[in-house]
Amino acid sequence: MEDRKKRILRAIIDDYVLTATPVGSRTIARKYLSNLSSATIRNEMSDLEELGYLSQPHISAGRVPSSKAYRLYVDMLLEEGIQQTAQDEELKAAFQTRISHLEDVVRSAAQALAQVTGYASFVLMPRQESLRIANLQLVPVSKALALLVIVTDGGIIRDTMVQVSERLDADALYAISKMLSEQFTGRTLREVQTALRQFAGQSPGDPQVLQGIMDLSTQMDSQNAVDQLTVCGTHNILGFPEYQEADKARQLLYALDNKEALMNLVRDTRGEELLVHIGPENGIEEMRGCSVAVAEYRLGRGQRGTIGLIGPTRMPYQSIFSTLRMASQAMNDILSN
Amino acid sequence: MEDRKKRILRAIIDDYVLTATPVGSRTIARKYLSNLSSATIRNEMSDLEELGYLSQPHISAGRVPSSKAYRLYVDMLLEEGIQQTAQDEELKAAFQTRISHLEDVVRSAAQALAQVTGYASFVLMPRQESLRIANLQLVPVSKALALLVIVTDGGIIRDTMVQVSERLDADALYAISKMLSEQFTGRTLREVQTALRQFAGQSPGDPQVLQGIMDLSTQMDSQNAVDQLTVCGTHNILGFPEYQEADKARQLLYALDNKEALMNLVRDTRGEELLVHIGPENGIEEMRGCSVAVAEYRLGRGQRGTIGLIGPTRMPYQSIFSTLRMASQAMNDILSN
DNA sequence: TGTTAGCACTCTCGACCGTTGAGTGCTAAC
DNA sequence: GTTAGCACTCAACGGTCGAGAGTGCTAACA
Repeated sequence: MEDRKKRILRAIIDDYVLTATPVGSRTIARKYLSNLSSATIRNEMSDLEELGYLSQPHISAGRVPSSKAYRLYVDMLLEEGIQQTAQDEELKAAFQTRISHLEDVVRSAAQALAQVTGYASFVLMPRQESLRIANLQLVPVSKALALLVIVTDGGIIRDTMVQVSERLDADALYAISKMLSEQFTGRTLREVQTALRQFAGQSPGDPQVLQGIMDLSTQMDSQNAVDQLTVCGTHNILGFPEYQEADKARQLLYALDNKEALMNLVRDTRGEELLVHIGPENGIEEMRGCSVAVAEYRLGRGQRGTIGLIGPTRMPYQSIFSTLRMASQAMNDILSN
Repeated sequence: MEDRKKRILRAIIDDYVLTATPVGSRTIARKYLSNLSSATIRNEMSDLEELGYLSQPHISAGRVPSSKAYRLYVDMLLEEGIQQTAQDEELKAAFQTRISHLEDVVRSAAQALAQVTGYASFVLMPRQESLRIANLQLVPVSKALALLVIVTDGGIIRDTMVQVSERLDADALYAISKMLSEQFTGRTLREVQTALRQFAGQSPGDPQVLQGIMDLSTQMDSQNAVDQLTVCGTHNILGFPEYQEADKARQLLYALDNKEALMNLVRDTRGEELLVHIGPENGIEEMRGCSVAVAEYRLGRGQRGTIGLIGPTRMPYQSIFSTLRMASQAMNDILSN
């Protein structure tokens, strides 16, 4: 495609992102490319429409960029490299957290991201399969219940209630904990599941405790995996002109509650530092009008999670990218300690 | 007020709850009180308007009940006693949870409530001050970090990261845990704060651990108290005709995010089993169009939390009440074990 | 004296215009 | 290849109008 067409397309997208209304040739001629007349731009726009980059809501309206146009635009941006725009101090400040659970750090990052950008945001915890058990301890809760706390090497903590024999007092539980820790340290949660089957045969501990661990490790990859995705700032969606109708907004909000679908979408970044699913590319029917930007963060020993933003296709991708990159880097820094 | 006026008012409210449109005299005459003519009802409605129970959006429209009317209506209902309507099996089923954290039980109750009723729901955990420590344990996480787990007598579990001296190994931490548990068992979290000051003087443990406990117990009554309130099903709001404008809905959703305000509202039930804040009574500006129904649940040893529903003033109070009471009872049953 | 039928009146709502303005496509001139 | 000009299209806005729902008032009725 000729350079001029690209420049015009870019101007159209920039303007549409700003105004959310169809862009006319005169607007482009006046505000963006004053060396060209509106007639020339009209001709080019007509071409661009034929190429599938633009469409008109009705015959005498301005043009609206298509997903294909955004895709080109985003690819252009990424090729040029992400420019570090002067970044909000606000966001940086939000990352100066006091020590706390890894989960809390990650969640508050997402919250900050949503607040600063005005879009909806999400974080996905590092994949659980790769997590290795660092420590494991039973804390007595009541006569027949204990809390099984599993610390993984990334500092991620999971816990669950397990039923224990009433005979076991605190010291006995500690002894069991110690033994289990020795047994399982360094193994992944998935390995533990299989290991436990053999282990259960020798039965040196309370069988109910073993069952509990088994339950937990099964839980951790499937059902509970849902907890691994946190979505924030969904209310921001109601502020966008494209979601003024309550019905449409509701559909989207419910779709964002469907963690499984969203998780599949944002789980991996295909090896990229940054990935954008534009419009229908995201594959979720209710989100066909939305783009999803996904960035990766790292957690020391090769564990990776993702963090990102969700907004209407009409997003200021440039600044979104730089914000996301900043966020991802800040998280890497914090979490490497 | 005469009985007939009450009956008419009740019919108006019933109809308005159903249709969300102003109710005319003819509708009432036909659908509810066919022994009276519309003219008679018109006269009564005129009186009711003068008494402040009804209002007209414009001169030739039907009537809409005022907050005062709902208040009368609700008081009448409560006086008559809450009727156990045939209750959704769905809700009951949702309460058959497997053993898990108390927090999870309570939260999933709220979720079920929101889903079954189609309104927004909330739960508030039992007040923290009254909770007594049952056990307390440090779980090593990394060289200089440990997870402090506090189990309270209601089975509520709180944890926080604390910094510990690198010298301390797992056994040492367990020893400290044991000692701290002995020291603090049976005390309330608030007492612990003051006790710790003295205790710190004798310093038999790691001072950083003590600081951690102190931090946690302070945290637990103030800042973190916000976590004690969970709100679910807020998206349902977008389905109500009174919140079709995205702007209005957004305002309300943000107001519901403001946990402090909401918490103050739902924290106590003034000794009642069931309490309703109708419209402006709730005192939150953005929620002037909403009613908040609050029910109490108990947790064994005198600890009380609340659970409730939030919806437009125009709510089917009768069924709301019976659902809420059922939920509260189900929770009492589960949590007493 | 309370209830009701009837009637004039009010007001919203939706349909049905013109008018306006933004924007287009096409043509012809530069 | 670019641009000016012109005819054309269409959404949006505003005004008018009739239908329908609902009221208040009055007078008749039981």
